Amino acid sequence: MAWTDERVELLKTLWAEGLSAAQIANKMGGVTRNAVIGKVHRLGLSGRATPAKPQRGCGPTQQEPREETVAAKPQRSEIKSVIPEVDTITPVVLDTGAMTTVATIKNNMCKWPIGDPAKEDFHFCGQPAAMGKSYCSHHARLAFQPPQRRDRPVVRRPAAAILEKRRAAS
DNA sequence: CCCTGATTCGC
DNA sequence: GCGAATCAGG
Repeated sequence: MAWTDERVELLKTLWAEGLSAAQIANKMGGVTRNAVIGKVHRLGLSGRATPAKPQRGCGPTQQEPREETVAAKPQRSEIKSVIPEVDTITPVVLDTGAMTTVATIKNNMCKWPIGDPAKEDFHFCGQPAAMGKSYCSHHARLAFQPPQRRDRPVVRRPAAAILEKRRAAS
């Protein structure tokens, strides 16, 4: 499966959301966690909820003096659960203008995340979505596991199977 | 043994 | 660029 623009987008979002590589891989489908990790690294984004990792290969003495950790944390817009849930839109006051932000998005607008959730220009797709739906028809297929291809040939609900058996017995 | 991300390396 | 294999750790 190729890394399309939107898949990369989704990957970045989920990764920023704090999901593990395996979870992302499982959610997206068609890729393994290795693929996700590899892509994450290739994209340059790596490390977030994994602090204090002296990076594998602990040599005898390694303490490079770092002088680049100056002030660099202006604000981090907390965006909770961008992917799931429709209503309960976090009333975050984040105004960037006429964009479809968390503040301006409506219930019937596509909530597919566009851009970096940690940046100011982050917004949503905004295309018309069915009432009660989170995404427009285009992104809906991406949001829901498209290649959820799992062969389940004759898996009937247990209750139904029992009833069927009973009826046959009597 | 389950899991995590990190790195390597053949493709 | 991609990702399986591998590595290093929790």
